[in-house]
Order: sequence, then C-alpha cells, then structure tokens
Amino acid sequence: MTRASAKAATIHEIAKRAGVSIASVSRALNGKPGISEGLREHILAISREIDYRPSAAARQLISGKAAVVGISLGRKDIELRPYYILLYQHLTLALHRQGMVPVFFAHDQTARLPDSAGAAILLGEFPGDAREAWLGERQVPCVRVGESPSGFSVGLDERHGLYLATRHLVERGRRHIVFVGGELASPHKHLRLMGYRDALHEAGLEERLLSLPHEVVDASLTSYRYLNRWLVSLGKASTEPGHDLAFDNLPFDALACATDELALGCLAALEDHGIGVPQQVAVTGFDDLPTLADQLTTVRQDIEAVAERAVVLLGEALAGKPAQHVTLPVELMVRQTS
Amino acid sequence: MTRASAKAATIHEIAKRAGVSIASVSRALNGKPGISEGLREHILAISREIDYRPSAAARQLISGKAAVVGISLGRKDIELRPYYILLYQHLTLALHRQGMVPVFFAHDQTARLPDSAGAAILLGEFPGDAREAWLGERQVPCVRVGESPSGFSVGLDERHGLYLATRHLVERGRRHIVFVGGELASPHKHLRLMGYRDALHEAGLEERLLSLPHEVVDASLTSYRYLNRWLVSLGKASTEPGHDLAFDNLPFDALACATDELALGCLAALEDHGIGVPQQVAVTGFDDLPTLADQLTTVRQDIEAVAERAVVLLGEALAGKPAQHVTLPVELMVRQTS
DNA sequence: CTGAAAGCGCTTACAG
DNA sequence: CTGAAAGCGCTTACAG
Repeated sequence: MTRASAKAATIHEIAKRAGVSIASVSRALNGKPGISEGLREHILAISREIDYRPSAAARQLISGKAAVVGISLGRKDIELRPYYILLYQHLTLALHRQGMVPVFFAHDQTARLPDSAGAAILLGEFPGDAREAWLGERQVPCVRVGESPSGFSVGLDERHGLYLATRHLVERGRRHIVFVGGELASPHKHLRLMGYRDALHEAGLEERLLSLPHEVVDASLTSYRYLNRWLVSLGKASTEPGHDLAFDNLPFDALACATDELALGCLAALEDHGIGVPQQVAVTGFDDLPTLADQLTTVRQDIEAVAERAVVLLGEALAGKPAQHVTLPVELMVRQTS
Repeated sequence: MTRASAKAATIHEIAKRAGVSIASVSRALNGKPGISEGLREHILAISREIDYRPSAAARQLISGKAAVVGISLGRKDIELRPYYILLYQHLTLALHRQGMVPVFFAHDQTARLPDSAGAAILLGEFPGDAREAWLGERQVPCVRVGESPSGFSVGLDERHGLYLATRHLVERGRRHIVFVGGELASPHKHLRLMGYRDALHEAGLEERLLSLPHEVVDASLTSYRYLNRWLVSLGKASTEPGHDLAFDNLPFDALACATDELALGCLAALEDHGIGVPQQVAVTGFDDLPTLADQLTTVRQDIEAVAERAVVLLGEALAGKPAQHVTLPVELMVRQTS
C-alpha cells in the first residue's frame, strides 16, 4: 500500500499507465470476458501497484443500487448484548471503508434481505439456523461471523482461549476450577468448554460445571443468581448456625467463565458473600468488553479485526473466489481477578 | 407516500413535472440561493408528492465523499445496552433510506468526526457532555436523541410515560408504589421520576424511592441486588425467626421502574423470594424492549419512530432550517405484571 | 480482443 | 432568477 494520495487513483490513471482504454481496464478489473489474459494480468498488476480502489458511488450509480450489505442478526435474546454493539460498530466502520453500506436485518427477516442487499454478513448462529443455506440457494454471497461448517466465515480460536485462561488458573495454583457457562448447546460456547477441559485434563484436575439455563434475560443476572444460590446452599450446609456463611473451605477456588458478562455476575455474587477475589476465588472471563471488563482477567478477542476480516472475506465472496474460513487468535489478559 | 414505483423518481422527473430545468430542481432541493421562493415551493411540493429520494451515489460521485453521518455514542457503560442496539438498527435503516451512510463514533472520538462525517446524530447524553457545543462551533449539523436545551433534538414524553405507568398502578388499587431508578442525575431519568411524582401527588400518595448507584455494570443485576438486599433486611426484621421471610405485610405493593432492565432485575428478586407478581407486588417498566419485556407491563416507546424523526430532523439541519425539538408520544402497555 | 461513446443522477460553474 | 452543458468514476452496448 502506497501512501494515501490526495486524490484516489481512478480507472483512468490505470488506463493511462497501461496505455489502454478505460473499457479494457474495467473489463480486466471485473473479471469480464473479452480481454486477453496478458493484458488483464498487466492491468491487475498496475492496479495493485497504485492501490486502486473502485469508487462505490460510481458503481452504485450505474447499477442503480448501493452495495448494501445486510447484517443479519441472531436471535433477539442473544443479539441484545454488549458484544454485538461493539461488533456492529466495527462492521459499520469496516464496510464504510470499502464503500459498502450496512443495513441491519433481524434473522427472521432474512427473506427480505435479497431484495435490498447484494450480500450479507451473518451474526449469531443458533440451533436450526437456516440462513446460510437459504442465502446460498439464492446466490447471495455471505460471510458468517463464527464457526461454520462451510462457506466463508471468520471465527476465533475459542477453544484455545479458554484453554489459556484455565491453564493460567492452574499455574496460579488453583485446583478446583469451575466452568461457568450457559447454552452449552451453542457451538462456540461448546468450544470454550472444550478448551477448559483441555487444560484441566492436561493438569490432571477434575472438571466441574456450573451450567446455566439456555433462555436468559440477562447473562450477568443469571450467573449471579445461580452462583448465589449455590453459595447460600453451601452456607446452609455449614455447621455454624446463625453465621450462615462458612466460606473458609469452599469447594472451588476459581471460576472460568464463558463470557465476561457471566464473570461480572459471579464477581458480584462473590462480593455479596464477602469472598475475596482473587485471594479465595479467582475469576476469568472471555471477550474483554471495554469498560465492563477493565479489571477482569479475561481472554481478549479483537473485535475490530473480526469485523475487518469479515469484510475482506465478503469481498472475496463477491468476487466469486472459493470459500474459506479464517480463525483469529485470542490473547490472555491477566488483570486483577486472578 | 405513493406506491413504491419500479424506478425511483429522479430529479429529471421533478423537472419535467414542474416544467423547469434540472438545475433549478437541484437548487430548490438543496436550499441553494438563486431561485425564486415560488418556484422553490412548487418544486418542493412536487418532490414530496412523488416521494423523491435523492441518489446518494450520484451525490457522492460529485462530492467525492459519501454522505456520512457520524453516530456519536454515549459513555461506554451506558451505550452497551439493549436499547442502543435497537436504536442503532433503526438509525442505520432510516439513514440508508435517505442515502446516508452511518458510521459509529465513541463519544470521546468526537474530535475525529468532522474529518469523515458531514453531520452527526448524538446519542446518550451525560453530565458534562460538550459534544453538541463542540460540533456547533465547527458548523457540523447535528441532531440529538433525547432532551436538549437547544439545537435539533428528538425526545420522548418521558415524564408522561412514567405518569401513565404510575397512575395505572394507582388505578389497580396500589397504594405503596416505589420508584426504582438509578442515575437520577441523568436528565431523562429525572423526567421519569417527575412523572412518577405527578401521579403520586395526584392520588395523594407518598413517594418512596429505591435509588440505585450511578456506575453500573448491568442494570438488571443492580436492581436485583438492591431489591434483594432490601427484601433480606425486611425478612431479618421480621418476628419469625428461622422462617426469615415474612412478606405477608410488605411495605410496598408496586414497583414503578425507570427502565425495563431494572424491572427485569426486580422481577427476578421477587421471584427468588417467592413474592407473587402481580398479586402481592405489581411491576412496571419503560422502553418495551422486544423479547425481554414481552410479559411486562411497560411504557412503550417507538424506537423506529425516534430514529426516523432524527433522520428527518438531520435533513432539516443540513438544509439550514431553524432548530426544533420533537417530542414523541409514548404508550402504556398493560401486560402480566400489573 | 479493443476502443470510442453514451449514460447512471446529480451539482456547479458559466452564460444568459 | 433560470437553463444548457460539463463532469464526477464507472460499465456496457456498439462498432471496429
């Protein structure tokens, strides 16, 4: 990439450099027939050289419709989460940089998508999710954010992420590490569970799950309630009547949570029971949500990179290139809760 | 609005109908000088009649840059809420219909906004919010969603909304109605509190507040914890030892919550204490969040209409018209919690 | 295979 | 105040 020139290079610039007409340049750039391979190669090389970017506006003007990308959301209860807000923001930005216009679609409006959008980014998979197949039938190029058995997709190394978090807890001397997660049926959550298991088995420790219900109004509230309930029952079972909380000998010393939101709920419950973090119990999350997770030891995913890659892949899908899956790395952020 | 025609009307269509040149149409549409008021009115009328929508592509092609609208967010802890996700979606849609491109900005990146965006929509006001003044100085037209002392803005009848909810509780025979709200410093939350007071005073009842802290990771979790704490203390104060919950004689019979999320937390706390809703305690919310508030008696705000109006106002701001504030009505939705 | 030209919808100097 | 014309960057018949 050369320096950002004052004026973006146009098709004319390429034509001039190649000594051909703009028609040929257009044909070469768009993979249209009716041009010799040699010339095409030459033109493509020049366009790469000067970092040519087509004008979305001009293309729209001709085609009569904007390069609208439908962002198809997941189920309502899932999509209303902080993580998605961040993803929206970055997708919007990344699409705009490519001259594309983002428009949101609820997942159950997928049928209306092909009318107004020429491509789609699929978010929030769920059991029985038929959007990808449906769009595929209608030849709408699309990219999925998350794991996908086929087609274009960009995902995270979820399994490795929870492995890192759990191994970190082991390294800190924790021996009774509980996995806190809901929706274990959900594919990527399941991957996180597997990462937890990887680390536990490696250390020869036994697994223990705090499994949360599937339908959830609020992840933090849910994890709070479940952990609280557990702690209350532990207190009741204690031998000291009156002083209902005997947490000197907790059956766990760490909570590896599937998301930051779950971790936040757990932290609140521990706090309300006067349990020291990380002294008595260490807590880890996943996502690294800004502001909310500032204190939390967690697995950072680069949401901006996810959005960026999704848009790049969408470009390839539109160009008819073969499908591919990209897995982005994650990073352990050690902070104050472990 | 006429039926969606196969081909969108262009400036030529208007010119033909008005019997003028496209140049005059363009001038009229863009509020440019050099055209008689009579002609301008006439052209504007026709354009309204045929529901003319300018081609963003054509405009971009000329200006060299897209009609980017910066959507400036509020503070992180506020913006990561379901309400904002819904607002984003509708704003994106509404902007797209007008050929504008949405791009998100964190509130602390407002300084970077004028470089890439020609207008802005401001979300999530907060104490010391200087964005509006800052953009005003730099002549960036903007519209605020929420109350605003000056400039363009679109808000809700918040005060009337909570008045409606509270009056409804009174009509249902409730006499000890608690207002549950956080951030009472926030302008629009304060309006909701005032609506609550209006209804209570009208009924000659005494007010009682459950005031939540300002900095909140999660609204539902926070209201849950505070209500739970209160209920536990009530139980402890009871005369029946062992059976620590004596809720036959609660000091309140209704909770008027400032948001749906707060209401959801309260419902969870009541449920965990075995308190019947609405038999023993009625609960109301505000916002009518999809899915989350399906069972809740709440005050519905039309988020789509808010987005729509914001975009219309932005158009007027761009056209240099005088600032105005629009207040949208709200509606009481009586459901199962009251 | 290659090029000259028209045209997508709009704005804006430039003439009247 | 009003209009004819050029041009934004690109695609696509239409001729060679």
